[in-house]
Amino acid sequence: MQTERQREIIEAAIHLIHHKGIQGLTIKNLAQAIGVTEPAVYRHFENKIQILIAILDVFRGNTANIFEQEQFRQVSALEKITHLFNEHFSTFTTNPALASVVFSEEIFKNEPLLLDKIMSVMSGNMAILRDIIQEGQANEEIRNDVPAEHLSWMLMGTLRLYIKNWQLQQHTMNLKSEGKKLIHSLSRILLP
Amino acid sequence: MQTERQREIIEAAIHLIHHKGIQGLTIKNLAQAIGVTEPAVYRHFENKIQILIAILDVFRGNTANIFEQEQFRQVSALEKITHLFNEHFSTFTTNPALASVVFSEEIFKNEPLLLDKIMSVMSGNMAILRDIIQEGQANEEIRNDVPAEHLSWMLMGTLRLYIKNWQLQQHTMNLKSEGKKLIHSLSRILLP
DNA sequence: TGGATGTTAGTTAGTATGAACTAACTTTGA
DNA sequence: TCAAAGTTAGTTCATACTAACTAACATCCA
Repeated sequence: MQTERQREIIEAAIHLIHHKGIQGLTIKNLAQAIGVTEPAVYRHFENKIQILIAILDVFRGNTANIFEQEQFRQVSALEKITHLFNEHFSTFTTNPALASVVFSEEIFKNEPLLLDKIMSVMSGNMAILRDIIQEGQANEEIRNDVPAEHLSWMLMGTLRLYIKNWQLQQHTMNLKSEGKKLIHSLSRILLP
Repeated sequence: MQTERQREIIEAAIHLIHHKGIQGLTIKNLAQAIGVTEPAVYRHFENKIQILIAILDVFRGNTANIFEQEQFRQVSALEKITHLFNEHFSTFTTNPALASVVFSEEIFKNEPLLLDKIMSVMSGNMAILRDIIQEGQANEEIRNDVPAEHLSWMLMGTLRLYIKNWQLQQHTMNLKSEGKKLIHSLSRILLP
């Protein structure tokens, strides 16, 4: 279980990455952000890697759950996919800093442990999306002339690039409402 | 114009980023890679940022040109897009290190100058792709029920994620041949 | 109940390492 | 012969992390 301070540190770390990139995530900056001295941080985390691991767990908790929960809802495949996308746009609108971390595998490229973790979350999400598409194809709700695998690359790729662009534009566009239009186009493409 | 040594340094820098991430790009590693001592590097580049700028120029030269050259070929829009994708897969298969740099905006997040540069290349490429799609829509060669803007997000996003995945899998899959199948599915989706 | 003991979360003052970069000198090749 | 390209030996600064200590609080038991 996490203490209040640990949660505070993780939140500050995510914000640091968001605003200054991974190179801005230093223990000094982190300590400053929560208003203590550097060594105090080490009372709450053994080392910096443990902080990054904790960030990844927040990521898993937020993003992966969006996928997992969708999987078992009793609605059509297309509705699942639409809802999935909307949930993502909502989450990132509420917590833009999270998006910076989620789609930046580069951040974790150094530590193999971290890279493994982020890759397993990613491929898990992809598998769920593919299953939903396959289910839709079986119901003749989604086009069958293209492999589910390729459709899931397409959906996930579009989602990621769209969010990355929103980030690079410093959130000037309305991700939720513009996203709705994009989702509309994507579902049209999925139809048989 | 660039000297032989400068080209050698840039190539080594791209390889370092590829293998060790941006944090692996140090003057020390760079010097070691080309077989000289650290200060010798400064005979060829004023500072580290100039090296990163030079890397971005290589990127512009390789990737942006793929887009620009495509624009004016006398073939159908769909053929242009197919060719565009194949060219990318070829380029990155030949020079995998380049892909690491091209799709990692994080690397340049610190220096606003560099971020500006990479963003202008990106949005330029997107604009060209959108124009090609619009041309195809005008010819009734590409579906008209979805805005060209959204189709270009889709294509570019799919391309990027597919290549990123290939990277994360350490190039174990055959990007060129697997890519061909993906392209086939994507062109099917674009049809009216 | 209140002193002894332990714990939590912080401090100041450091270490070791590695980064970018520089000054001053030497080698080398057209 | 002299400029280009290299060297050695440094500087300065930032980083992750540690040692030693302390104030405030919690717990235990005679």
